[in-house]
Amino acid sequence: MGPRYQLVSDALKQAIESGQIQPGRSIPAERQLAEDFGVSRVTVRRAVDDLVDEGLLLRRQGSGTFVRARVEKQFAKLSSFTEDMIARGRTPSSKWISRSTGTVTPSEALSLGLSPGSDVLRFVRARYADGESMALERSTIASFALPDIEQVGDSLYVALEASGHRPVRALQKLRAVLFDKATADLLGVHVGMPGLLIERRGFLADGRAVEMTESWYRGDSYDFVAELVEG
Amino acid sequence: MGPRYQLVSDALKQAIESGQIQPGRSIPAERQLAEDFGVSRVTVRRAVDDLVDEGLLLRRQGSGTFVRARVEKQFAKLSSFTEDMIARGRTPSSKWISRSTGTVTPSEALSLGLSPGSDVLRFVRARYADGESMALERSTIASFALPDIEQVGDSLYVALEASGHRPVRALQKLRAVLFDKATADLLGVHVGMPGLLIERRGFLADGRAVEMTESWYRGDSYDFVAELVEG
DNA sequence: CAGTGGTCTAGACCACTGC
DNA sequence: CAGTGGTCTAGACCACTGC
Repeated sequence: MGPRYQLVSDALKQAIESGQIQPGRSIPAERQLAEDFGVSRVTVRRAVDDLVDEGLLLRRQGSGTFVRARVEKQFAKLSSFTEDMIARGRTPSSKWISRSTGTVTPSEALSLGLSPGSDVLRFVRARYADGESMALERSTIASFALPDIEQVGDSLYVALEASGHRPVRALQKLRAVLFDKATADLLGVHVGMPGLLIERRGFLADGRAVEMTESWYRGDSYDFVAELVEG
Repeated sequence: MGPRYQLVSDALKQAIESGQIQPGRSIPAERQLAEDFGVSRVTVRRAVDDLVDEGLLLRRQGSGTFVRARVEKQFAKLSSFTEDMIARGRTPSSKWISRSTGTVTPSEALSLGLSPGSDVLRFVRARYADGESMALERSTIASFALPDIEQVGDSLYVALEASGHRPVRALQKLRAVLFDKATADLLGVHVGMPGLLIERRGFLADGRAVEMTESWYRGDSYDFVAELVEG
């Protein structure tokens, strides 16, 4: 049995998502919820805090707490290609092009915060959605994060999760490029087609970098969506 | 005088940023801080919560609360082109290409959540950094958000701020495109150059959409950076 | 002025860490 | 087992809203 605020926020969430409380309408007052659920008002606030953070609710002092007119789902989530495609209703697949072990290059060492000479694993693969080529990915993983290269199946993130080193935060940099011949050939597209180059570094909760990935996405078939918040 | 938790979090933040507490070291225990600041432990937790949310501190149950090894600054901030360029140490400038008033198109109405027939303001401008062309921007603003089109100076966001309608949240969609002739000519680049097309909708705190902007960025001179968090 | 969210207290017990 | 963060209570007063 989890904490009580979790029970309260789950119940509220369910009431909102099932449409029992319509967007724009207010949820019961905090004191009322405390009584209804038999918890203190502090616990209710903690539960409501979570839903406000999620963007599901909006507080107005003196007025009430309202179900937010849904803008969009969460887009700034850290998800893998596999999860991303499934969320879009497409069927993802991958083809390994190479997997190898090696020693960090100077730029990888800098990027991953590893000492020179550290071991890394390298993965190159093509990504498909519904059988159509979508992207080429080159990943470098610090070896401490993946004890055995053989245990990596289709999803790198699943393997990282299994070893307890799935990144919880990532920094992405993205720019428009033209595909060069080598990359275009691997994806079966024309040279000179516009593409997105995404450079990503993934970090553990303790701040260590574990993953560095360069992805070349086809510009004609991939949209990148992000939700931004005031800073 | 603001809330007490603010005083506590400001004091902690200052101690961290001034280097009095080194990255990786722990801050005093919550009960100790409560005594030091003469507040309750709940108030201390609220203050620490804020710094944990900011990524400055990391809690470890049973162990302590530690100053985080700084990964990166905040990147998912909602900032205008002007602010963005200044942050990068470049000098932004703009040239108005057109400003006009009109009636929403059906797709704008859908995007901005306006009734058919509503008035909107339209802005087209070229953006420069250090005199070099960077982007072409076409913005559509709901008329309720900007009472007077004449009062818009160089920055649309400054004008929106002045009228109390600056977006606090935005949804961006981004993809790679090739510049068409009209856009390439306005930016002084070659047709067929790769570019980023960013479609943005900006929302007020109450969820209303006020802004819809399409920006064509030169792919060779603009990087888009985003910080993602686990969803 | 009744009702709502915003802040705060003093104290309690639990779960986990690290010796 | 001492110390730490995690959760929770009952109650209080303040600031703001909307009539």
